Amino acid sequence: MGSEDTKGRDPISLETEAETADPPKAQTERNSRPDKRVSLHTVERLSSYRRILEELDHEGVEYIHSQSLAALVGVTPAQLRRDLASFGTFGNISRGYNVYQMSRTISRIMGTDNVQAVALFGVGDLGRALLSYRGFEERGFQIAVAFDLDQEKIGHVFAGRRCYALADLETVVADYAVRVGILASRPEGIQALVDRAAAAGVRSFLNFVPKRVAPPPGCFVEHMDISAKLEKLSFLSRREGE
Amino acid sequence: MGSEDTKGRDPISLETEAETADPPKAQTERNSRPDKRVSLHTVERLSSYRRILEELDHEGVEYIHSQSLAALVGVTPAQLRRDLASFGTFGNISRGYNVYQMSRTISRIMGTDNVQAVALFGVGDLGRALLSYRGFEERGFQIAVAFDLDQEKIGHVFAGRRCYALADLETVVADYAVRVGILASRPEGIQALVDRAAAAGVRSFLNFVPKRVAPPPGCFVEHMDISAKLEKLSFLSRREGE
DNA sequence: TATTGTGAAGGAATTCACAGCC
DNA sequence: GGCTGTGAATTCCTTCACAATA
Repeated sequence: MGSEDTKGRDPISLETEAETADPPKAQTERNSRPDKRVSLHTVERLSSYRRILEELDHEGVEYIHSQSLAALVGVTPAQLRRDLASFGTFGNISRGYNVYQMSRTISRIMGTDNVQAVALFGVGDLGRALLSYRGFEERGFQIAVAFDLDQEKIGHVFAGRRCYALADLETVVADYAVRVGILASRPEGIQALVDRAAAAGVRSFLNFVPKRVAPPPGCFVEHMDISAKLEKLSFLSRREGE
Repeated sequence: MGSEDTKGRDPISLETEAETADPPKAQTERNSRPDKRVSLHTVERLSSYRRILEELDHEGVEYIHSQSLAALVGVTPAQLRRDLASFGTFGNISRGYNVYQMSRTISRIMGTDNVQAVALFGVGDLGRALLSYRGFEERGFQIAVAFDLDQEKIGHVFAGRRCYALADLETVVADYAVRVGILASRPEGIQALVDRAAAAGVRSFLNFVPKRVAPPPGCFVEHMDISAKLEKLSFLSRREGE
C-alpha cells in the first residue's frame, strides 16, 4: 500500500464530461488507432490486464514492464505486447507502461469509461447478492434498477435500488438509458422477457439463469455458467500430469 | 414438456455404483478412446453441449442431428462433430446423436458422472446465494460444507449445509473428500486460504473474489469475473455492424 | 544496456468438402 | 435423399526474433 503520487484521482470515471475524441494527456493521444480487427480473445485478456492494473494502481505502482505485468496476469510478454499493439502505442521504452494511463485506455476501448446503467431482472437470492456486490462501479457499471414479478418486492428498495414491476419495463429502461441487462430470474418465460427488453432498448444481457436464451437480432447474450466452470476444473484436475 | 419414454431415469448420476469401465448400453462402449489431446476450447464447448442436451432430454427429445444441436448451441455443425470426434464415435447416421447417451458420455469425460463434494469459502450474500442455487446437483456437484470467519455463522446451518470454522479446514476437507473449492470470501488473506486448502487436498478453485489468486503447484484457479463479462458485452455492443 | 512494437514463422483451431453409410 | 466422421485447406492466434528506440 505504498501511496506515492496518485494525483488525486479516482480509479475510473474521472472525466465524465465530453466523450468526444479529446486528446487529454500526453500518452493517451497516441492510441486512438481505429482498430483493424480485434479478436475476442484479445478483448477478454484486456479485461484481466485492467483488473491487475487497477490493483497495481491502488498499490501505487506507476510504471510496469510487459515482462512483469505478463507474469502477474499469466500470459507471455509477447502476447501482452501484441494485444496492446492492436490499439496503438502504449508503452514507453525503458520505463514501460504507465499503469494509470493504460487502465484508462482499456476502459475507453471497452466503452466503460463512462458508467453504464444496468438493469437487474429478478431479485431472488442471487439478484440481491449482485445488488450488494461491490466492484461493478469501479469497472464502469452500475445496477441502477431492478425488476421482479413478486408483488411483495415491487416498490421495495434493495441496497439502494428500487424494484419495479415488469409493466414499467419500457419506461424505466428508457428513463435510465439501460443498455445492459443482468438476468437472474426464474427460467420460465425468460426468452419473452429478453425479447421485450431488447425491444425496449437493452442491447446485451448477462445471463445467470441456467437456461438457453437466444439473442434477439443485433443483441448479445453472454452466459454465466457456474457449472460449466466447475466442469472445466473437474476436467483439468483429472489430467494429473498437467 | 413432451413426456415420451424417459425410461425412468434421472438426468444425471443414475448409476453411482461402480465407476469401473463397464459398457452399460449399446452406444456407449464405442467412445472410450483414450483421447489424444483435447483442447480446452473443446472442453468448454462440451459443457454447453451438455447443458442443451439436458434441456432437450427434459423435453423428451431422444435423438438430434448435429445441424440442429449446433444451431441451438451457437456453433457450426462441423465444429460440433469435430469436438465429439475427439472422444470417439457418438452418432448414429440418419438418426443423429442419442441425447441421453451423449449427455452421460460428456459427464464421464468431464469427470462429473459421480457427484463431487465442493467446499464453499465465505458465507456472505454471494455465498448464501450459491448455497441456495439449484442446478449444481444435476451437473455433478454438491456444495457439501461451508467455511467462514464470522463466529455468528460458525455452527449455523445454511440451506442444509453446516458452516465450519477455518480451524477445522483440514479435517472437514478430508472427511468430505473435497477436491473443489468455491471462493466467495473477503479478498483479505485469500491467497493464504487457498494455499492452506490446497495443502489439505483441494485441487481446484472457482474464484468469485475480485482479487488475483495464484494457483498452488498442481492446482487450478478459475476466475469468475462478472465485470469482465460485462466489459465484453459492452465492447461487443458498440461494434454496431456485428 | 534493456525495452517496446512488429514482420515473419510457427502452431492451433475452425471450416471445407467429401468418402462412407444409412 | 441426408447424415456422420475426417483428411485437407484455411483461417486465426501465438510465439519468435530483431529493428528501432531510449
